[in-house]
Amino acid sequence: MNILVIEDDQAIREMICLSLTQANYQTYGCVDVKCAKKTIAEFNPDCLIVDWMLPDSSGIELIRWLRRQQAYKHVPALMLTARAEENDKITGLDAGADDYMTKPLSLRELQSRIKALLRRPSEYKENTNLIQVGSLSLNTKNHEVMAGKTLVHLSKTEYDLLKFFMTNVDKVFTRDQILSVVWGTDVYLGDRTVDVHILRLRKILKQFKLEKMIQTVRGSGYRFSVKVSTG
Amino acid sequence: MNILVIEDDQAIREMICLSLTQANYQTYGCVDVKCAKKTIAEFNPDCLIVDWMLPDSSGIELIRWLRRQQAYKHVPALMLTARAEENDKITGLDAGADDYMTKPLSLRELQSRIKALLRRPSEYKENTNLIQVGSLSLNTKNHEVMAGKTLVHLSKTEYDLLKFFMTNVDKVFTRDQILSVVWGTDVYLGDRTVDVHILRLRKILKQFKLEKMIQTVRGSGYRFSVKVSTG
DNA sequence: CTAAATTGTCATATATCTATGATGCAATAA
DNA sequence: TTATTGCATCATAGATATATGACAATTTAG
Repeated sequence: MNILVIEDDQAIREMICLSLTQANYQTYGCVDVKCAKKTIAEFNPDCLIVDWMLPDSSGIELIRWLRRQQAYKHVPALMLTARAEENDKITGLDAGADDYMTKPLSLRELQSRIKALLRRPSEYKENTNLIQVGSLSLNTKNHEVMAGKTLVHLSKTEYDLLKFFMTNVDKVFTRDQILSVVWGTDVYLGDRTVDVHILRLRKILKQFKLEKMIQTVRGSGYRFSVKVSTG
Repeated sequence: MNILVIEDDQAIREMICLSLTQANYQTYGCVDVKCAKKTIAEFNPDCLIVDWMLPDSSGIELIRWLRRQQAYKHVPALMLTARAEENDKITGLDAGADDYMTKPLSLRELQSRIKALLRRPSEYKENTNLIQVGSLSLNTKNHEVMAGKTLVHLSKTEYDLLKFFMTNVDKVFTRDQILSVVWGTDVYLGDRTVDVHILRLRKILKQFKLEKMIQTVRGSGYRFSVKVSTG
């Protein structure tokens, strides 16, 4: 999980990042709203920790902006501030923050609150149907395939074939089996067709050094796996 | 929205209930865990406020139980306690509570936190007239569309289509789906009609170099996205 | 009422995908 | 080692799907 920490005080920011890194999160740091927007677009964090007072604008403004963005409005945000006044808390929460903490911080509590935020069910999560194998992920709802953080373009057959493999990891299939599942039982195609599509998929995966995932099992067919055989 | 308050101190419980009733929630009160389980089963509350110390068991136990119930595990819960010790907060949050407040309570803050807990991403959609995707923004109140700082003129169909896309970012839709949502279920139009309107929208977006936002998913339909794919 | 804008539908042009068989290479068996 | 079999690879024609320009019908604006 990626967490973006927006806090202008370097000491506090680094402390938070360190603490979250130890808790096994990937963290990014920003000192102002401008940097935050850029980082959000680039790394698509799963959660935001936002300081109230920032050099170029306020954290509240950032959260209001976030909530208007269709692509990021579901991202949970925790507000952070030195002000303990009740009114601020209310403003922050009402602006769209999901939680609120005041400085000085308890890092253990911050961790627990982040954990609580990330486990909440969100509409976004419910609407995605991800199949993941290694660093590959395939979203059956929007047909998006990601290799790491890169969106990969696949043709329909390539997509169908990869989906078949990703839902049947570590099993060997004959060309006939692959044909009947991916192309349907009513088609009458030659074995070479499968080979060529395997080839295409391998070429695409090669860009990400993942071509070894499709393994040839001589005499039997193909297997999709994250494991790599020795020798 | 129904909120269940589990708190053995009658004065506090009634104060909370009164405050939430005034904020337009339906409230139920319970003095112990036994009563709580019964009330949850009967009224299926949308949110729980749980005191730490209860006569027959602890609030923590109730929350752990809640999280194990398939039917209720997504119900948000806020822990309440007189203990301000950090360890208690962490135990509470880690047990599955979504938020935590210490007594003495600020009722206004409680209200805001409850509101934040009950908020769903879909709510932002309803609460805002401004829909933003990347540098595009669409005002549903006055039907104004801006690309960056430029006001864009769109015909009605173009506006409807763009609005549909902007409210459904990153999903693939078939031409039929687009037709039925944008044109309505009672019209009988050809598939190519969608293509042509996509073309017109792309031409407009091209002026702002945003034409890549409308993506063709060959064999499936179209997708609107800020992301750009490889290949 | 006229001019301009909008809209749906074609026909056609382009782009993209797909299947196939030939060819040569690699792995296994004899 | 050589023979045999299976696999990878390529180029390409053919099959789809999509993009585009033009047009007529209709609506809207002036």
